[in-house]
Amino acid sequence: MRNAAETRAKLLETAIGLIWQSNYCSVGVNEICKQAGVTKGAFYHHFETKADLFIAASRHYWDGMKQEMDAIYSPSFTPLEQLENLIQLIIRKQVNECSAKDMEVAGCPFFTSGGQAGVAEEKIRMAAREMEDHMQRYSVSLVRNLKADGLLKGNPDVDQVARFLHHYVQGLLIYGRLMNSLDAVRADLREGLYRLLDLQEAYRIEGAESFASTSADAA
Amino acid sequence: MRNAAETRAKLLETAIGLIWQSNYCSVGVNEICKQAGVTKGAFYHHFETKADLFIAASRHYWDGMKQEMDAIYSPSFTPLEQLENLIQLIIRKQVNECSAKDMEVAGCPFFTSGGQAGVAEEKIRMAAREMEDHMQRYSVSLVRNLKADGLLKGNPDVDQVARFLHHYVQGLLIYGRLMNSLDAVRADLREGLYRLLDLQEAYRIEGAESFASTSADAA
DNA sequence: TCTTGAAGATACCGATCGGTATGCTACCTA
DNA sequence: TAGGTAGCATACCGATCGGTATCTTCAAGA
Repeated sequence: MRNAAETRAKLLETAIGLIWQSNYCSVGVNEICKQAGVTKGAFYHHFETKADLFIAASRHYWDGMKQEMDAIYSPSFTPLEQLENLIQLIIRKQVNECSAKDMEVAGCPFFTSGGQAGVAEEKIRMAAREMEDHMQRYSVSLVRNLKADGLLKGNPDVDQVARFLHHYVQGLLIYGRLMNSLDAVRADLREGLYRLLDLQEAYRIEGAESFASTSADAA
Repeated sequence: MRNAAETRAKLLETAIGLIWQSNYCSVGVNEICKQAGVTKGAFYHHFETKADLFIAASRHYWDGMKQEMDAIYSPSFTPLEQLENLIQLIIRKQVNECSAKDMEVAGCPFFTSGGQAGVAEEKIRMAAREMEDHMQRYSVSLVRNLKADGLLKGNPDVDQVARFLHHYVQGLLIYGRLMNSLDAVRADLREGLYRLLDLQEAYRIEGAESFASTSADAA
């Protein structure tokens, strides 16, 4: 009767790691168990099915994500700083999660797995929707704050613009993963967000030189 | 020795259809053969591996796509009409491909499969990149035309803006698939593209009422 | 007409899939 | 101290996975 919570956590985090590297259906239960150093009996003691593990893992993933989101969206930051924090977080996330693997960009594994799930895998889609809902709330908050401070042109629908941001970031990350290039993400992230927000020009930071320090293509 | 080309085409199109419904790794060779009415011997006579089928299928899919793209980007259209054609095509594609299945949005199956492919499945990623390259050329053409006619504000980098569009559309389609709602796509597609293009206000068409005729939320 | 090889059919391969049945073991409670 | 049970281990299940070996069929070229 060794620590059950620890076993469970190990399974969740291993699953998250493996799914980051590929996707839901490519990752087998056996592989998860093996890498987590847990037997199959233990696995099915903690989770009824593979799909249930996925749901639990996505929630576990969100728990960690939520802390980071709360931090970058802290009211102690100005809306503009919050936006900047978001940009940095997106990049940083990729660096952290992909370290030591031969990939540079991963994207959100649960969102993309959910987006690709077939009609038969309703559970998977629902878990992804759950995460989507959470993210959307934070995006709305950001956009609302930016708007309230008069940083956005016109009179935008905050919910819609928040969705814009999310759609764009997901698409960009998939592209970055496809190209296996974090620089590709860096090159387009900031400007794309600015445009979708329709941020007042005065508040825009030019280019991506600030963190694309390794690339020497600053002709 | 019945028609080899026909058998091959049947396999390709069946594969495309099945992958649309789910994704690369969920679709088995057996399932493809069964639904195509072709035996496994025939399958492996035409394709060396499952991955090779995927590559061939993605090219076959592009062949059809290319025709539609050529049509909507015909020089007989003004740049603004080309943009409008693109918007309509994206919506129309979903309607066509998803008909009779209990899903409303599919997204590009090859792009998303490639974006989710693990490091081990290099072939899959490459096929998706190939498609990405094709699409990008068309997007660049659109943006260049819009810019040349002075429809875009500022002095945008056409290649970058073309990427913006593609990232956004892919993200939006995955979202639409997740929510299983074509209306969700309709609601955000136009405005998002406008913003990313930074299209002059005078040339924007308001809202999505033009084709979201079924939804009666026009308060 | 006879040969050759493309096209396809059938049966099978080992490996792996998600999942289960049945134990054992350690701890907690009565 | 005697169950009882949470936590886990082992062995196994049928199904399916991608892929192969071998056979037949049939049409075109010499």
